[in-house]
Amino acid sequence: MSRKRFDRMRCGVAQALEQIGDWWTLLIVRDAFLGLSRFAEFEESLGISKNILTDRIQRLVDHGVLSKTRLNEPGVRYEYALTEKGRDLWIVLTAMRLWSDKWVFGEGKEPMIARDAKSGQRLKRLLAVDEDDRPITPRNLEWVLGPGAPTRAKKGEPNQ
Amino acid sequence: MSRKRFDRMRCGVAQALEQIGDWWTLLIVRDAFLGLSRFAEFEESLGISKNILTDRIQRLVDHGVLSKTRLNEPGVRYEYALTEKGRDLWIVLTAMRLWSDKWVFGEGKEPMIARDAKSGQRLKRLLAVDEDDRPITPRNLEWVLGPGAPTRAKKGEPNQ
DNA sequence: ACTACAAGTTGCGTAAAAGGACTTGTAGGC
DNA sequence: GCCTACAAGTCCTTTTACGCAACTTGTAGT
Repeated sequence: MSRKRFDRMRCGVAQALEQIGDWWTLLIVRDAFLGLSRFAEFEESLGISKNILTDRIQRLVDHGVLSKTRLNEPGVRYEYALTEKGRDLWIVLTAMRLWSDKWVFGEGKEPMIARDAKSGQRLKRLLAVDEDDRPITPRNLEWVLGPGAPTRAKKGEPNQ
Repeated sequence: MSRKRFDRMRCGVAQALEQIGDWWTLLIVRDAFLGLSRFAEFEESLGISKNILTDRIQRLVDHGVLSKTRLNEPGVRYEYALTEKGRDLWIVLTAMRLWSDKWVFGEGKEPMIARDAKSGQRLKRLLAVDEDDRPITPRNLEWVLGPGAPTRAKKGEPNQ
């Protein structure tokens, strides 16, 4: 039996996990954000097995999160870079970092902090806003079915 | 050789993955947000094996993401509820949903949408803001070492 | 004591991860 | 033309995790 996959679930969380939920995947994306771009760089940074790294990078390329480009250098070398889809994951990474800063490391013990390169102001949190950038209080937040919701839940199918 | 764990990496992303990065874990948290609270409810909703569900819930309780309370009902029944630490994960879940809405489902095909229960305004995005709630442009965002950064990277240790 | 049920636990077969050895493709030196 | 050096994988073996089904446990009601 293979591991259950989530790709049939009509839920954004499940779909995101399907594409970036594998054990090493988000760390590869994180390293790409930090400037790594070569197979050997990811390998050394993460201490990951080559076969696993091959598979995870392949999936990321297949899903359009990373791009693979041949370099004009001696030997066969490739550059892996974040696509726009991949760069859009910065919010997910940031949300996870802020959560860990608060609940794992604690205030004043953050290993990394994000800031505005121009003003130097530190990123403190992520604010939920509506179309006009007006903040939405988390307590008032509710989830409802959207336009792409399944018309009818069939028995035996995974829900959400 | 056990599966590599990330708990020694001084990186918020790695730490978050250590606590909520297992394959089913975030879906359990998602369901808890949707109101599920009992073992059998998670089991039926997710179609997950009992032993895996036992393990994942146990880890979440150990990490303080879920609480476990005995109910005063016939038989032995427990209620699992999100702690404050767990409720703080709504930003991570929301970030993943918004990413999937854009890159997997596409505009107008969102299976679920978040909105303000009072105003009815729809949650459109997560905005990075500084201490005074002033927005930070993602393009200007940079990551630098924080106060809890490792003093010196030792060779052979995982970095970040 | 017997029944009913939620909530696990145990055992077994299969899939995936870890680690290391080996292969491939290309450019540069000789 | 052949050898070397190197990045980037592939292949193989062992260990671990996952999925499934059967079994066990604890408690209250009858």
